[in-house]
Amino acid sequence: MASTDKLSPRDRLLDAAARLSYRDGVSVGIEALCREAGVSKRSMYQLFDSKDAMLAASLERRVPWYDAQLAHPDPEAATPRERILYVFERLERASRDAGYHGCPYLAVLVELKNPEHPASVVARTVKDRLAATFRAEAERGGARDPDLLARQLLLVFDGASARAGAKVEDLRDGLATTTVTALLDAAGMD
Amino acid sequence: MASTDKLSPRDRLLDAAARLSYRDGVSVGIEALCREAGVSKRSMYQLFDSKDAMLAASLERRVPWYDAQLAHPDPEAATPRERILYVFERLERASRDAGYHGCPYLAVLVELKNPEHPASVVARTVKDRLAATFRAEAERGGARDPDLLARQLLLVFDGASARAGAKVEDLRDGLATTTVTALLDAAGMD
DNA sequence: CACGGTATACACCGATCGGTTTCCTTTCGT
DNA sequence: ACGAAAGGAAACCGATCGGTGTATACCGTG
Repeated sequence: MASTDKLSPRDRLLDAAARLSYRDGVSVGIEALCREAGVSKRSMYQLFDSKDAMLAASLERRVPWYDAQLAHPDPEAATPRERILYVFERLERASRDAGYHGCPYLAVLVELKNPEHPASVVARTVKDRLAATFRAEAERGGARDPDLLARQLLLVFDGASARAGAKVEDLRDGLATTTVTALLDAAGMD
Repeated sequence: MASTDKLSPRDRLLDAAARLSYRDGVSVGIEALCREAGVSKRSMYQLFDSKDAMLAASLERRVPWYDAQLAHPDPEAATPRERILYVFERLERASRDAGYHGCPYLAVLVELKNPEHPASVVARTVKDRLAATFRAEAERGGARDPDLLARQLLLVFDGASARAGAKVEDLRDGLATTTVTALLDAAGMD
């Protein structure tokens, strides 16, 4: 059973929603979520307006952790190229985990075909922020077309995470970093 | 209403399943599928063992059309590089359609987190065959590492289709072909 | 005409969906 | 110690899920 101590019902619900919707998909039922969180359905509907709202909130809550996951541990000492490559090294590393099912934000965007869904909006902002980060690094690294390079990197990032999550591809040999290196070189980055 | 003439109930069901599961996701109900196909639920369960089996069959049925969609119109006259690029030109072209929601096979793999699901198996074989095609072209084109290049191309293919389908990226300016060109060049292809 | 196969319509099954409500216990401020 | 308020368990709502059972209509073939 999940730890039900020391966290508020709200946080337990958000954690359960993040975990179960990632493992089973966004179509997971409220009943299962509440059971997992150890919170009554009644309480959850006092904390959130709807299942959709809770799902969006659970995605939003993970953003800082997600960002930290992809951020280079020593940003000052690293070059832009190293900071970009670090993102893909983390992706490759995460994909080795047995419970890895791809980037949760991309998965939500694919599962909820509706881009207007509150959870889709959150997911898209996460993707847009990663693109902005890549673009800034590309600029600092002297890429010929920073915006183009950033968009290319996201193609690889989402392609790799989707394929690894679906168990169609295995990133353990460094496929993502190898591909990114080729693109960085082609873009004229330091 | 969908055309209910001239096609067998089986074909009407498979078409409806392909269309609705692509538009609304694999969680679309049987009731809706049968209504769209103009076939009774009873008949459907005489033609297919389960919803999962019908979904897998509907995916399989589209394979020849899907392959033809990505095949260069004049394979003899085209170079390996042209045949590869043609795939991504078609992808960019398809993504302009209002009803485009990404590659249906990748979507199924992401939505059905279970790789053992019959529909997932079909989807994976489609992906594997595309990888084999890329690999063959890469070999013919003199790429240094044909297998690596093929896997890189699929990263871009699936990343582009997922992002375009989720309306997070716009391929109209040729982002996919540009990226692929960079990878082909880096791989030393003719 | 009678036949067998195939189709339909439709009720029905238990389970679950998102969401609400009722009842009762626990907790807390005074 | 008392009363209000909050929270939990569970019944309940109508709808839908995947899947069946049943009875009836249509069909080409004998």
